[in-house]
Amino acid sequence: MAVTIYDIAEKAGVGIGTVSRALNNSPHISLRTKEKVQAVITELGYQPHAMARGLAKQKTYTFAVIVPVFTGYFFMEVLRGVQQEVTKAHYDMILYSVDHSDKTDLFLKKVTREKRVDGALLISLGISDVQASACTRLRFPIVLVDSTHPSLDSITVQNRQGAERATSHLISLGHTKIGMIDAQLKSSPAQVRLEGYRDALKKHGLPLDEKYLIISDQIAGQHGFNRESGYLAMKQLLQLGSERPTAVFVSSDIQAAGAVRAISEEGLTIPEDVSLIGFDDIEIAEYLELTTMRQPMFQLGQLGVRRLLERIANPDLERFHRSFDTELVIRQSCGIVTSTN
Amino acid sequence: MAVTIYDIAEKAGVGIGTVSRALNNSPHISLRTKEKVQAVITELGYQPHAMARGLAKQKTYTFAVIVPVFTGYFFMEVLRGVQQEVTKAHYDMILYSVDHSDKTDLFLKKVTREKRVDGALLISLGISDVQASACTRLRFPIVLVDSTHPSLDSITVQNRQGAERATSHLISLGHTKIGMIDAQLKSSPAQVRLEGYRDALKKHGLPLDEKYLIISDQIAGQHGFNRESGYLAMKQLLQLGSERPTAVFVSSDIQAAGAVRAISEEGLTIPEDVSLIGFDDIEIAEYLELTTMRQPMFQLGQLGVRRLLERIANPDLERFHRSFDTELVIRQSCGIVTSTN
DNA sequence: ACCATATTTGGAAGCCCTTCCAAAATTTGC
DNA sequence: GCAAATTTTGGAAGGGCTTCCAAATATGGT
Repeated sequence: MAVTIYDIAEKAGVGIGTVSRALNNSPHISLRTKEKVQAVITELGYQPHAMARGLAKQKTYTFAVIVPVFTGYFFMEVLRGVQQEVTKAHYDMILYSVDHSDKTDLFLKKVTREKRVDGALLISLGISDVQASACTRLRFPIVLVDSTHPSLDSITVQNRQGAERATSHLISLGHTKIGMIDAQLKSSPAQVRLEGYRDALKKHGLPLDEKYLIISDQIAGQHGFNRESGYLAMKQLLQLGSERPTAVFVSSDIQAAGAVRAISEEGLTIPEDVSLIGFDDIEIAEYLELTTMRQPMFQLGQLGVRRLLERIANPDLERFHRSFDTELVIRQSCGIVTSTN
Repeated sequence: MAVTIYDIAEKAGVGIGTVSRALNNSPHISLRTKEKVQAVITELGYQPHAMARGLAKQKTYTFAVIVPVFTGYFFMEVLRGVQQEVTKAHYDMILYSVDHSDKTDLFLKKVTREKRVDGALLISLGISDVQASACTRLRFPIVLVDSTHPSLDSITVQNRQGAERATSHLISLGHTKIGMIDAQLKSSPAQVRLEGYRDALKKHGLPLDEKYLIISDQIAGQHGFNRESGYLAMKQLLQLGSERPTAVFVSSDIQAAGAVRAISEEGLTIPEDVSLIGFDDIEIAEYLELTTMRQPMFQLGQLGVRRLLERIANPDLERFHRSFDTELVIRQSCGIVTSTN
């Protein structure tokens, strides 16, 4: 058996309550005994039993981070931000990865009842109204990152405005035949970015040509935010021949990576034949010389944790919503339309 | 208060022991009562309290995964493999990230005493002899991935052989002035890859020229496996002017990415002016057309978890060591030396 | 020196489960 | 139909901690 609070109490010649007080640096203990107890604690290499403490305190100093199967730089960056704050706050994080977005609710149901965690951070995953209200009813602290729900805290990116600016950027370079490659609309960022694309076209009096809008196929519940689907979508766009768009706004850099490949396979060049603008600014965007809209991924994770900790500390906080600006990062993938076009 | 086992017992008209038996599908319960109890459980939406269960059972169905601050595709891939198996096994994973490799022992010390987890997976992190023997003494299940210790289970990659093959590949293309960019030697893969490099030179009767061997600077406790350090190292190599190596083996793709930049900044081209071979086969290697040694990252994670679960189930297992082969992935970054060279 | 306050202390009760033992219910054998 | 063997059941004890209350000790005022 490992060393317990009773061993410490006995060896230090105090009661177990006193040991507990020394441990939790309670104000109701004299400095002298506290130091005496702490000496014994280090001597025996004692460490409180996390489960016992969690049970007694009804608090686990742990929270759940629920992410879609994390493939991709985006989640990695968000998680880095999460990690940094988690460590700072001396919390632990349990990582759950959801292989199909429909299962999000199941995970949440488990997590909210099991009392293994003090709260949850939901990343890029939607939540049903039923679960959302269950969370508020149970006063279970939860923060959405890169996703929203009217009745919950959320931290997002200005997807609509970002998409609008991306598209407008292409327009400002003289493009009029502007395509969009989007992911499945059941993904909220995909949905909202499409709106931004529409906004921009409308604002500049350009028609929305349905054949220029390609929705990536869903692969393995992943909403199409992947290279393969971007590749396929771009192939489709290029089949339009001379009718093809001169510029394309792609809803994620990873899809744009696939698009780049499709374009070069057709013997075309970027940006001469087709301009490309992405979204995210992931690592490979730099290699691809891809112009893109940068999302503050690290900060999303960071702020998510901070907010969650605040809400854990005080569950009665006002609803909170923060939306980060995106930033246009100009590289080499967008060209100006010359009169010869 | 949430619904407990007592609520279930009362509503089902049975004792608490019976509810527990229904929950853990014990053989000592009749089918009839079991179903009756389960009906009540679903009706009330009961979920066992994880902490209480953990305390009573002395088993948490959770383990720790300890990684260096995970920046980079390598860890992401390993983690994906880990996740997949963890989910399959209905375990939870707590992710700890160590910002400085010296702190590994601290984390382990905490984790082994706290009883929050049933075991730990250590990824790309070394362990001291003291901690290693503490783990065996406490019979704490632990598996090392991408790192080794004589007295613990480990899963690695044949770094030495891989590095030897990478270097030999360059030699077979006719190169004789072959440099190496390595990370800090306190990182075991870095150390071992250097040995492989030496093996290859020796085998082919080539001299080891110290000026061709650059050890990346350590940045933020990260052993130099990053782009910046690769960039700097390559700059240094290129300053040798006409004396510069015609080919370089870089100990990781991410460093190679930095090296690529350094080379192009000098107005040189790959592979005409300098050939490059990396290690890992991370995502951007494809974009860089980088020839490299592929590591089975996903499988490392997968097998790590499997082994850990086996050891948790049976702590008396024989020591285990598995080393994966690397695979040469040939792309465009290595050229043949022509007679004009 | 003595009482009133304030501080510190010990340990019982409780957090929610599992496990074990003894008791109750059921089945089996004849 | 009855005793013996077997299966099923209830619930006390225990896992390691925190918290609370009452008791003990210390402090201060006069």
